[in-house]
Amino acid sequence: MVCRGAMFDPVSPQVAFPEIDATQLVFWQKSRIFEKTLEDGREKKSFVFYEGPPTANGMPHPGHVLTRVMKDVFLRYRTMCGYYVPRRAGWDTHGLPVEVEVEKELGISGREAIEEYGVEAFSRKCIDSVFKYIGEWRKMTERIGFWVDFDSAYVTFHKSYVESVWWALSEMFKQGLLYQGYKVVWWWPQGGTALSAGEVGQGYKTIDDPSVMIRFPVEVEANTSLLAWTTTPWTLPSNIALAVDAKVDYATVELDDGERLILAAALVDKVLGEGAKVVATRKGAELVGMRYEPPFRYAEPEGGPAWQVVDADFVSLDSGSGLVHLAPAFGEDDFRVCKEKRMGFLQLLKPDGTFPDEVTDFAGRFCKEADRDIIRNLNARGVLFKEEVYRHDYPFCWRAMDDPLIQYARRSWFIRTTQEIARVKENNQDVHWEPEHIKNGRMGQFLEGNVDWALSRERFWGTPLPIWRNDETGAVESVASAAEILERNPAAFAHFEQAKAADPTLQDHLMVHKPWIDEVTWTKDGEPGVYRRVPEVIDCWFDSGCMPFAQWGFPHQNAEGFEQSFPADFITEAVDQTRGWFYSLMTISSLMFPERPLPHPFKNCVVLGLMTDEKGKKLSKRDKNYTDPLVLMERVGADAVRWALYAGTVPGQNTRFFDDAATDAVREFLLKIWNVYSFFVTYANIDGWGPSAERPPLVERRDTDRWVLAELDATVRAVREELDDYKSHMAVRHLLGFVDGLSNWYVRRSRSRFWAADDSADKHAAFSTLYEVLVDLTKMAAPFIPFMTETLFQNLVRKHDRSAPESVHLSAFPEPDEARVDDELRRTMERVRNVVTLGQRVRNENKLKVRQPLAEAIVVVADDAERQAIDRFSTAIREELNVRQLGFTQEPHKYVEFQLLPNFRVLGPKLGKQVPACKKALAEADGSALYVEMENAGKIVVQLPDGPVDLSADEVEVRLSAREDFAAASGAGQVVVLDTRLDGSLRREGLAREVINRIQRARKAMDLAYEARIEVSWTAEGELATAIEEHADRIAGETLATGFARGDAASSEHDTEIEGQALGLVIKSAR
RNA sequence: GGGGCACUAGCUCAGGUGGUUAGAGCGCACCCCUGAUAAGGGUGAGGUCGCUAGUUCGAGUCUAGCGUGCCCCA
Repeated sequence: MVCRGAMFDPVSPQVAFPEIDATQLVFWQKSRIFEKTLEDGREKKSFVFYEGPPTANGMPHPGHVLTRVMKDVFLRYRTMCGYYVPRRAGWDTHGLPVEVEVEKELGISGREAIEEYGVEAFSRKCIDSVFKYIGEWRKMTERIGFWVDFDSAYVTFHKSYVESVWWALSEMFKQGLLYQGYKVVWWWPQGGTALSAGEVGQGYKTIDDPSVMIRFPVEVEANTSLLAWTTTPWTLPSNIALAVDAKVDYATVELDDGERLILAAALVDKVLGEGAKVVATRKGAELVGMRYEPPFRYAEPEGGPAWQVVDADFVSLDSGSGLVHLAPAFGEDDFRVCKEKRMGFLQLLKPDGTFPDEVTDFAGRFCKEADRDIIRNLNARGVLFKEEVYRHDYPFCWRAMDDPLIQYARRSWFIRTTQEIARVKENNQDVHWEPEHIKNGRMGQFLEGNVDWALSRERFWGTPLPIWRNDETGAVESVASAAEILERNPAAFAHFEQAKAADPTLQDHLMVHKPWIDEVTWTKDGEPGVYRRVPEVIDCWFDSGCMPFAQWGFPHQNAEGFEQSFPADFITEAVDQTRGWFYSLMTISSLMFPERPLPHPFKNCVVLGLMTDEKGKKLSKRDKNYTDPLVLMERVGADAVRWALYAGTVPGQNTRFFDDAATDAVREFLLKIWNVYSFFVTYANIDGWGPSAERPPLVERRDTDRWVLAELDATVRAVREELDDYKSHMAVRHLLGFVDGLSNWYVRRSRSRFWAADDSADKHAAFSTLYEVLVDLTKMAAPFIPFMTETLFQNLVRKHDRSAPESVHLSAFPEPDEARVDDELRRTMERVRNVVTLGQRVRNENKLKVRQPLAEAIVVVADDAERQAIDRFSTAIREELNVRQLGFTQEPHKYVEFQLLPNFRVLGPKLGKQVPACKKALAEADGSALYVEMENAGKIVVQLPDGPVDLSADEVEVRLSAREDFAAASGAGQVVVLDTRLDGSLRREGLAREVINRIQRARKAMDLAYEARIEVSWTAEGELATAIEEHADRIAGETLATGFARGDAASSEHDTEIEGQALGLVIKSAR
């Protein structure tokens, strides 16, 4: 063997993936690889991606890792497919998350405290806090290999961004879609603001609330009370009415002490126990208008009557008493019904959630915390009838999970989404959702139940609502930019300019924020009064939903950038964004761009499930039920974490991720590829084979070479198809299957070709094939495992070809190659591997170890073509099964029973109801005879109740099963029979193999290097001795024994026995 | 209470448009292997596809009802 020097950098089978990661991260950064993927953008088709902006004032979490790698794989894939794929990062910087964080930092809470602290200082604190964890986010993002452009990131508090949002709001205002209304909203008392449906959805917790039944004494019927139910005792002081279902029967029940209670007849047993005495029954309708005495009378209701029974459509008989306490100030349904019935209104709770002074017993107490005392009070007065605990999901503030939300009637600004919802629904129908059920499921249902978007927030750090109201006339104007304000009043920003003069570090972005923007006013000629801004800021979900145009500052600037990146081809986030970002994107876009072709602003949306721990529990910082992603990556490498996530994530399903999954990923995928790679490099270097060596054309290569290339091509096609369809988990399966076949069949079967000493064309074919496969596999896996594949690419490709792309991520994704296609060969190989499997099963079942050679394996084949196909791989089968001959039987009946089954797919439509009869007839007939008939005549006739039917060959399926009296196994339509007879020659060869095995085991025990030479002397008697003598050369050869001789029994060190025959061995290291 | 999703091997999960021997990985049992070896590999056991009806010649797959779990909303 001529050593022509190492062609490739040597590769150790031991690999430290985290070190590879570190190397490639440095390489990518130094060589600006990510930037280079974005060059020549104008010449390429673009693939538009929108990054859902995270809030960087919280630590990233494994769920964020999942969305980031999911984004990355599709973006890298499209890049390699030749698309221009800009990926602009973005940061969500407004709203409650930030304010709450600053409050915590300052140790204050609530609106008043902030005003006391100073809104100006507070806003500046917010800006400082926005990027508190941006470092961690960048670190995590980079470490996991998500390529995204941070330098051009859009930021929602930036002036240009805010002005785009203003534009949107101003357009909506002009179209009459923005209005102020009095509505019951989900209210955050501690924060002093309403939350949107999307925000409320983020904060549900399961809690126990009191569930109480209260007596409401009836005015006209002595000693009689209406029994009503509520889970919010703190709303009782504001009670206005009791609701009944008009169609339901209500019973009057008399208790032992003579007291009478009115409740739903159907619930009497449940509430009062069986055997309660019902004295009267009437329809709910008859109760309507009945007056009662409220449990509390701290204040008189305004605007209408109160304290009487009304009918309502939402009264349920599943729980409670069938009568529901109504407090219109604190319930959406209550509000609606009371308004319809023109009842009065009473709101005995301050916006901060505490009772006002007139509620003398509980003044100053926080509503939910007063529940207990209210119940005690009711009990003391005999008003309470029953108290239970009610477990249900209740919303809390999504950024302060200890703060319960309450329903609270409030004046707020709304977007009239309900008016245009049909447009949004239409848009939704055209989106490709993955999984599909989101479209008409979660998203569709959410749109069905759409309510107007509660937009305003009575807070500080958010996009100010760009609406100015004349303080005398009440006239209202909206603006779309600072420029529009300056047109009205050139000195509008004087206050900000002053502040900036005093402190030049003040960012210009703040001029469009509170409190500076609140100083902006103007007047109009011929109109009395001053235009002053309304105090509210807006829901930060509106900000992020404007991102398709606001990231560009559109329409005030960059119209071109906007047009080129609208709509997005692809977005992905977790399922919680259905009501969040997905909704805000789609709704705002539908309202703003009604003329654009649907769908917009995104065409494909992959919806990921939640990340849970191995028990399916939500990951939570508090429970610490996850390993910090960075720690895990330092242990197993980023590729392992990525692969585990791709392999374990089906869109829409929760992903159970645990550390073992990453370890498995290393073993089942990364290490398999690495081993093949290291094997290839080792022998290529020994042989001096390089990519520039002669590459025999395909037709001159062996079947196995063409087979693995055909498999490669099929995998390329499949992976492309799945990734085009956003099904990463399916692409993963194809890659896994291919790598398994490559490692466990191609390489294993081909090893000897690589260490052959000659310089044959066949060796070149082997090297060429494995090289080509490795290169394409590397490229194909690159989007999934970008780090390791870069290492392979550099060593396999770039090192030899300076004209090759600088990085695997700049190279082209493998294309389907017609020349490699050979489906027949793939099928044949599948049959061949099945023959081997069956043979191995026969051996196992008959306790014939593979070491013992057998004379013959016989394959039962259906026809000559199959025989020839399999015979091509005779050597492989013989070696795998350790048989001297591979035979094919011409007398299948000797070994095999035939059974014919209908081919249901074909016969189903043809025979219809006769199929079962046909199946029965075929089962009962002599299968072998039918088989012969089919062979000879090309068809068979079966008698069915409705008459005879001809069946052609393709209308039946032949099933073979091995006859019991042979060592045989059948499966997948094939049968393999082994000749189990052993003659002396086979026995002796088997014994010799045992001897080899014993010596090898001894070598291992002696810890010898595998190329170390040894000297062996052995002692044995009888047949074993004969066997050793007969096969001495082979034994010596395979065990690298330079000396191999019969020796002295006394000094044996490795006494052992083979099938009861003693074997003594003395093994010495040879010099 | 309404909506969505899930329920397939001991565990984690795959299973376009219905076609009769339901798959993988892990785990387990037995076994093999010194030239990819602190690795690797083979074979096997294990499933009434949550339950009950229905549609159909045929249902893991379609329909309805029920049960359990998770998510979303009241």
